Amino acid sequence: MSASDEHDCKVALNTRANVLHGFTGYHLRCAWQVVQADLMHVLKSLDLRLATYSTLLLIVETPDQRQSTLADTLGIERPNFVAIVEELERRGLITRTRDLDDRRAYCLNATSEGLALADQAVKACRAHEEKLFGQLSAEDRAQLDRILRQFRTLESGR
Amino acid sequence: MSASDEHDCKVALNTRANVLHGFTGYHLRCAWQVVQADLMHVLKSLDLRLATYSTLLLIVETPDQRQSTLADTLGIERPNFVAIVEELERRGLITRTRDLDDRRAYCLNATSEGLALADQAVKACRAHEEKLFGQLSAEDRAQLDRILRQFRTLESGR
DNA sequence: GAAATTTGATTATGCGTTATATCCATGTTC
DNA sequence: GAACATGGATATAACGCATAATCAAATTTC
Repeated sequence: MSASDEHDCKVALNTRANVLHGFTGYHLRCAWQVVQADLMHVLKSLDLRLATYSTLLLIVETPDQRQSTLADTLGIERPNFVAIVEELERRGLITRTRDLDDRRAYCLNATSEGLALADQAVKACRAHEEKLFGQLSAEDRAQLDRILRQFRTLESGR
Repeated sequence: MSASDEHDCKVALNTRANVLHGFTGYHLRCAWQVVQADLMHVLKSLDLRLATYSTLLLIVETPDQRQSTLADTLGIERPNFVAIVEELERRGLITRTRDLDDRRAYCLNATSEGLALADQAVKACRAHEEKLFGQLSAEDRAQLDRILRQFRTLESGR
């Protein structure tokens, strides 16, 4: 899975008698839409977007990486990544230090503030997941997780 | 579920050792991204986008509706719906006839060409679903479908 | 029944996200 | 050292989606 030229579309199609309801992909989309809406709301309270959240998290978890590497991992085009990194730096959440071995490159690292915010964000997301998926039975929840993981594994080997 | 001011973001985060992998929502997103990519590819071969596809399908299934109703059902803002409808009409897939009872409104209906294309599209989508989800075991596939439906039911009652 | 209000469709416009092409500075290769 | 590759940045365009405002045709209100 990588960045591509597809664009998202918001079509919800809230009708009951529709062929789309015969498609698993449709239900997948609806589910993701629900999760996304709530997730974005949660992150907004920390002044984070999906992109800044994921970026911050990745920097926290893999320190001393350069921008290109991170952008690739995230599936974000390098030009678009610049603004994200600039924002995180401006907010004092990460630092950009020149790589001494390659003076073109930056090494990105989280500050203690960044670490703290990432921690807060992850906690908030866990609560959000609990709220959303906690309504499923424990078995269903585990099944869903397992099947989704398997699906990804199968598809990545295409 | 309705149209809101959230925007999608393309972050993929293809790393293996990441807290995000502990989130079901993350796997949901990855799965939808895979499905979406393939779906859009399939539709593109019929010169359809997700929006035009869903719109055409809805018009086929619920004839003689006015634009506003359809837009609401699809969760698309009315202004944005205009271009979609215009495209479908321009391509001869649907007709817009003035409602005699309310001369402001249009009644949208699929032409025989529209019906044929919708049919083709649905067939192509079924094949696409088969290709993607056919790799799961029949039980897993059924489970996934069931759990996703249930999730939506639970969430819609918030 | 005329004036005020609502409603279906449209236009204009702005914002956010993403992609592409180009550029600059530094590294690498030969 | 010339040619090329690479990390990062800028400029720009396309697309998706939202809001405000417009116009014409209804409906309501007095």
